[in-house]
Amino acid sequence: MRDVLNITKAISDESRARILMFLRGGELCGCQIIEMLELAPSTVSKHMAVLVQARLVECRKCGKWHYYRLPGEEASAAVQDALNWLQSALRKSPIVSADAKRLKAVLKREAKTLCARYK
Amino acid sequence: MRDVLNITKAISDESRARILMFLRGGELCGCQIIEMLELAPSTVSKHMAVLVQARLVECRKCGKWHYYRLPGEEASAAVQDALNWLQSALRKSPIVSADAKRLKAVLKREAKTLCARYK
DNA sequence: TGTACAATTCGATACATGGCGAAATGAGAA
DNA sequence: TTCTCATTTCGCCATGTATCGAATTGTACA
Repeated sequence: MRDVLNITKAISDESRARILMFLRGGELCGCQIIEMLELAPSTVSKHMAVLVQARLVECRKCGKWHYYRLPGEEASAAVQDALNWLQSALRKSPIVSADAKRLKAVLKREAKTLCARYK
Repeated sequence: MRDVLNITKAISDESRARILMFLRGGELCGCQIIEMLELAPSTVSKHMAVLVQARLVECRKCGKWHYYRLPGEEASAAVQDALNWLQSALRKSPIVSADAKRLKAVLKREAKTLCARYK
C-alpha cells in the first residue's frame, strides 16, 4: 500500500506529471528540467527526489550533473503501468503538447553548452 | 490535465484507495462504508464526494440511503484504466485482503437491517 | 406532526505539501 | 587553492487536506 501511495502521490502534482511526460523524450539533466518548468532549483530538486523515491525516475550522476530518466524494464509492473496510464491519460493535454514543443527549443539551445557536452 | 490530477489525487489517499478496492465486491451504502473504515460520517462523506467528483465512483440515491458503486463501461478510459491499475497494484496488499474479509462480515451482519432491505 | 436516521455542511484543528530564498555541498575549471 | 556552477538542504510561509464534532438537511416511519 505504501509503495502504491508513493506512486499516486508522486503523479498527483502537475509539475511532476509534466516532468514524467517530457522525460519520455530521453534523459535530461536537472538544469534542463529547471528551465522547462521555470521553477526555483530547490523546488525542482524536491520534485525529483519525490519521483526517484517512488521509483518513477532514475538518476545518473556524471560530474556535477544529475541526469534523470524514466526507468526501463527493470521497473516494477506497478511503476511501468502507472507511467503508461499517465501517458495515455495526458496524451491530449495542451500543457503536455506545449512542453514537447518547448523541450525541442530547450535542447537545441542547450546543444552547445557544457551541460549537453557531458551527456 | 485537470481531470487526470483529479483522478490521481483521489486515489492518493489510503482511505479512498481502500474504498475503491472493496467496492469491487458490489455497491455499498454510505453507512456500510463508514463501518468498514471506522471513520466519522462527515469524513467518509467528504471522501465519497472526492471519488464521485473524479468519476471513480457513481452514486445512486434510494430513499435516505446513498449507494455507491464503481462505474461501468460508460466510464472514461482514463477512469477505467486507473481502477484497473489500482486493483493490480494493490492485489497483494495486506490491508486490502483484510478489508475483503471484513467486508464479508459486515455484509452478513447487515443482512437483516433496514439498510440491506432497501437494496 | 414528530421521531429516527442517513448524509451533508460547517468550523476548527493538525498535519502535509509546494513554493521561495539563503546557505551548504560537491565536483570540475581556472 | 580558489572560483564557478549544479544540486541539495534548511527555514519559512501559504495553501491544501484529513479528521473530528456539532449543527443542518432530507427522507421514511410511527
